[in-house]
Amino acid sequence: MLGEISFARDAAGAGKSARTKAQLMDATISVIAGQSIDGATVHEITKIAGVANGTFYAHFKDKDEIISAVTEAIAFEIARQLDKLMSDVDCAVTRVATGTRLFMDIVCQNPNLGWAFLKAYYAIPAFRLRVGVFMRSDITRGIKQGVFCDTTDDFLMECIGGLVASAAMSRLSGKVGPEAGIRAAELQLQLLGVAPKTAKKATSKPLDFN
Amino acid sequence: MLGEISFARDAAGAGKSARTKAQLMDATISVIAGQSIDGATVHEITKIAGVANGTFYAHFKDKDEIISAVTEAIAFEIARQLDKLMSDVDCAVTRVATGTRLFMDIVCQNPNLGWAFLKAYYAIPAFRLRVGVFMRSDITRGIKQGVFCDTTDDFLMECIGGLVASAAMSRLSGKVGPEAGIRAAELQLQLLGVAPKTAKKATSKPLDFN
DNA sequence: TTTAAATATGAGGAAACTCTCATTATTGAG
DNA sequence: CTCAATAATGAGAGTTTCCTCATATTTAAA
Repeated sequence: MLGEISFARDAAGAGKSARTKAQLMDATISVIAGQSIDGATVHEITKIAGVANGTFYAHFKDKDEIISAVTEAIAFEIARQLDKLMSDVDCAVTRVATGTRLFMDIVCQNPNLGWAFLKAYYAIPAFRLRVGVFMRSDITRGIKQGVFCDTTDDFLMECIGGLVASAAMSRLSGKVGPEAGIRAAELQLQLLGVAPKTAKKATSKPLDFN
Repeated sequence: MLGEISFARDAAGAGKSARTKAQLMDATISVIAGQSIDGATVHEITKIAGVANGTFYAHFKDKDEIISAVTEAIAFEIARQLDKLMSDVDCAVTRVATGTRLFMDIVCQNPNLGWAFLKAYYAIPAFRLRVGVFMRSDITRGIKQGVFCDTTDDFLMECIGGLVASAAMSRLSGKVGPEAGIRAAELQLQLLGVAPKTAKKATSKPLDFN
């Protein structure tokens, strides 16, 4: 598992319209990854998707609409994968550690999606907010379980988000190897007030969801 | 001290050419702060600077050149202020704590410069690298003084950078108050392996460089 | 004040971009 | 297979952006 994420593949069995739409969304992710959100032009998107310029407007009202659709889909898809993979984990420390490690693995196995995620994270406040809300659920669980320090507010959430995003960027840039996931998770737990020994233990298990 | 940073004011006594150039650079910072680095158009910059479109090209070869000049100047100016304000501080723990707090104060007192810094930090790898090199000097000092854990490598540097950048962003967005500086500094020291008590003490001193 | 050098101006060319629409091609239900 | 509905095409209109250049204005030294 943790295979390639592709809208086109998901839409393989669907109607023609859905398939073309998925191609356009995959292409948009590639273009955002290679350039920037602002720099993603309709011309470039349709070129990568292999369709004519006018086709774009049969599926999306304008450029803003596809950017919204794509960023929404990225957030949803990653959240869905994490939720699915950790459905049976109750311990908040484990959830945070595993979630961060899985996130790092997912962006690493899907570089385009990973870069697009980061560009969206840095450029779109609403996207950052959405990610923060998702992270918050496990943190809240940890507070209830009494395993995290109690000053875990929005500010700490933003700081942790920034740290993990930077870690993912280092990984995607190839400046750091696979150990980055474990290290990022450890640092995060440290910020949440988890004792080093506990943090070490929570991040040391192999991640084999096969 | 910690007053407004303005190239135009610094160039007040200089020749006409230098003054116009400074106006253009200040305007560019405003536009980047309000839009994005890619979204900063020459038209917008000259409008804010109050000069004609053609005047721009008498001072800068093209748009890339002013972006480079401005980001370079921002990094230099902030580094200069921090160096100046901390010239007599030797203890690495104090330097890191004070540096982060001062940085947060500077971006807060110069919101346009602060936003431009963050946009550059997120969009320009070379800029991030430069900031990392600057941060590194105090961290290296701390390792020599034996007060930081010894796994302070490039990866940790990037993570800390991301954390502080996110903290600054929260502050600039008004989502958190003046206590953000102290909290960001504490979190940073925590990541560097400084004991909570020591960190608390290092960040508790008032910052009165008057 | 005079005047040559230094600056500033803004119209406009060239290219890139977004989006529309009349036309053509494809799809898939009956 | 037929053919109406659906989807795709790409030329081009309208805008925006970058940058140039001939001309006009300002500066400051003599």
